[in-house]
Amino acid sequence: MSFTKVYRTLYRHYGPQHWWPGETAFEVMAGAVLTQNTAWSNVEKAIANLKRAQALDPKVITRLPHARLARLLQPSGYFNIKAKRLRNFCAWYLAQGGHEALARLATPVLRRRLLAVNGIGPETADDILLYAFERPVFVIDAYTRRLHSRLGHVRGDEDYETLRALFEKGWRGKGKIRLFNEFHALIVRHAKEICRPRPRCALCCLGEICPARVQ
DNA sequence: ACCCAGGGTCATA
DNA sequence: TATGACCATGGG
Repeated sequence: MSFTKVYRTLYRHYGPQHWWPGETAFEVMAGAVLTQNTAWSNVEKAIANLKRAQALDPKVITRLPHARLARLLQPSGYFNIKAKRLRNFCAWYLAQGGHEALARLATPVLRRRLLAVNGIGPETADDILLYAFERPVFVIDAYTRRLHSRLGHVRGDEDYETLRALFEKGWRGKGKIRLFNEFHALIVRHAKEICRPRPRCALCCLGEICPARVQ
């Protein structure tokens, strides 16, 4: 079973997912921090709070008192930690010269700098690289591990960089960006509906669109 | 009442 | 390198 076939099967079933939800690149980045180990529905409430307070902006966020920012982020959970992380990120973002300056950096450089920010780990960095800076990086999350370990492609406990290298290998051309974008979104969509911690399908985690059944 | 969610950091061995 | 504790809300 190839990654391509999993992708095609998911795409045929669910169609394009139009990720990342968010109107601006900065909203995507903020969402990537806020969604750490958190349901997206909760993140949406926090983002709505930021918008209502005219605070979905790096300069505004860095100036906001901690207690005020934490209150706006409250529905997304971990609000004290996330207030610090979001402010760390915003301070870094401004110090680096903003989006235009960052967009000129080569992907490996940009990735290293993102990872140097306290509160930005590998998955959050890759969300930002792929969905805000449109770089060809494959996001490895718990869903990706779960789906592909159930399909027998990996064990699931490999370290992050090992899996990222494995998933990024073998694709060619500029289509990688769109492919990685859609693939990750489809994996999340499929996980929410079918590939749960307790799978609903008796055959495999892909349920009715199980590739093993399709072939 | 319990489980889960689009992780990451820090202390400890 | 590799565990474990911790962070906290809201929906099923």
